[in-house]
Amino acid sequence: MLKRERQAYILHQVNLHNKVLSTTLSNDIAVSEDTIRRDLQELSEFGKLIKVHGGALSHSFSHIAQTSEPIYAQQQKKLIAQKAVSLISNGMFVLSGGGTTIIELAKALPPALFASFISGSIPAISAYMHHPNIDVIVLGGKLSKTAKITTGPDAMARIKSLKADLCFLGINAINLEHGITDNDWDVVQLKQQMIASSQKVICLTISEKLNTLQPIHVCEAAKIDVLVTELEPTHPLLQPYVEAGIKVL
Amino acid sequence: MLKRERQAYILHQVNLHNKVLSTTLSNDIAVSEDTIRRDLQELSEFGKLIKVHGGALSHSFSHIAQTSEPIYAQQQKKLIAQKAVSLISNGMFVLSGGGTTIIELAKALPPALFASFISGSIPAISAYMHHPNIDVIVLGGKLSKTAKITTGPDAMARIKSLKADLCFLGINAINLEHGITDNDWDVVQLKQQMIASSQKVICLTISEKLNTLQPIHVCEAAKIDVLVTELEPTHPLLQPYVEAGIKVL
DNA sequence: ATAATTTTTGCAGCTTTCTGCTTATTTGTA
DNA sequence: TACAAATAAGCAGAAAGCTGCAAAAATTAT
Repeated sequence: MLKRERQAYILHQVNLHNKVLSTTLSNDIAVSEDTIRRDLQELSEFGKLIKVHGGALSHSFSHIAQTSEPIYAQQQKKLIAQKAVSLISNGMFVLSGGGTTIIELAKALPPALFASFISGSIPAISAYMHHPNIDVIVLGGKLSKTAKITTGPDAMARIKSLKADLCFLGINAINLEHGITDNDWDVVQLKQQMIASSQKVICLTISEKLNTLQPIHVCEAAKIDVLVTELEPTHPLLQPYVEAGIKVL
Repeated sequence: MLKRERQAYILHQVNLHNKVLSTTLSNDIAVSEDTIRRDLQELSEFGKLIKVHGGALSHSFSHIAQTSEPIYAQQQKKLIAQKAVSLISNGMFVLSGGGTTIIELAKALPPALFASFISGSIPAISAYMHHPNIDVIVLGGKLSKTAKITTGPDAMARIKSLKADLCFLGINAINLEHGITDNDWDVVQLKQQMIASSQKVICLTISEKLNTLQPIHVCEAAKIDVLVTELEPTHPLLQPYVEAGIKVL
């Protein structure tokens, strides 16, 4: 295996898993750990990754999720993102909220996709920013530290002034009776306006959040056009939603 | 076998397998490795493939390997940030641009500082966001992929509508005759408005950029209130600026 | 057709790169 | 604090690369 080839493999692994161990790589590629270490050294000098004791971390990991908490249920979220991506076509105007599921969506966007994404979520914007062909429009306003998303009248007014093709929302709780509910007042205001300003609303959530409830009402279930979870669309948990006329992926 | 024919064969192999080894090709075509190497050299000069130690890789390989660059002269920038931090007091309203030096400033902010920071630079915002006591106000607009900063009339109008206590600018080039100059039209517009909307302008730069010139004019040197570099304020390079009435840290 | 000229090719000798190993040092953790 | 793992530095053998040169092949001119 050529050196560059090896480094490309390492980079691929880092971007995929957000972290790699020297020992694992050494076993995978069948070269000594010294070689791996030298590769990591070199890659980190070129800023392709962040070298740490024992291996390396993806750059996005430290920039986007500097808290370095592992993302909960990341595999499910990656799967959700994969499904959701298929809904986006070239030239679309897309509104997006924040949350870890949306980040996975951003990472899963195919490089060849041309589209415009509007968001106030700093982590989401950071992720969209790395895409080669996407136009990113940032919603201004005061940043909510907890949600890492811009809020306030500026953002609201901006969203109000446009009509997007799609709206992707990562949601915190959903059930058929109460619809989407959440726990952050500012974020709820935004989500409501986003829903109002989009042709089509797509909700992304892990199945764990199905049939749960949060204090603040966002919108009726009927407003949702598509629901994406990590489950098969035929899964029993999803049937009530299908029957309610929501398209399930 | 003719040279052209041979090179066509090599290209075919590269496109097919994404990689080729000099030794393999030499055996396949029955020419010396030197010849192969010369072919690869030539093909790589025409950008048809990427020559590496031991063979060559298809161009598709290197696309993966394009991410961020390492931060140049990070130690100097950390020092600059340390000095600059002392200018900020509790309760201040601070405008900031983007750039790696500003990021270092954001990281160097003391946790006990209470202040409001306004910026359109996504990396800077990401850094401010992690601070416990700082209010972050995000300038909305279309994101410039190269500068990673929001631009356009929205951001301009927002800045125009306020008067900040301080404005921190990471700058690309400065000299006494031409003042601050830069190379990105959109960014220059923003910087000019930021300068106009601040009581005090603080420029951060590594000494390497002193007495250099870029194509686009930002403002006169006289507009600068404080200049921060990694050098001692008594350093000869800085004396002309001191004499011009600029406070040097 | 033949000679002159240019290009291409292979080779020898020398330099550089790569990789695994050893040893000394640093780092993280129990 | 001490112990195990990880790292850095230096070294050596092997592989790959480079340079100049001369022979061979191809091209052009006469």
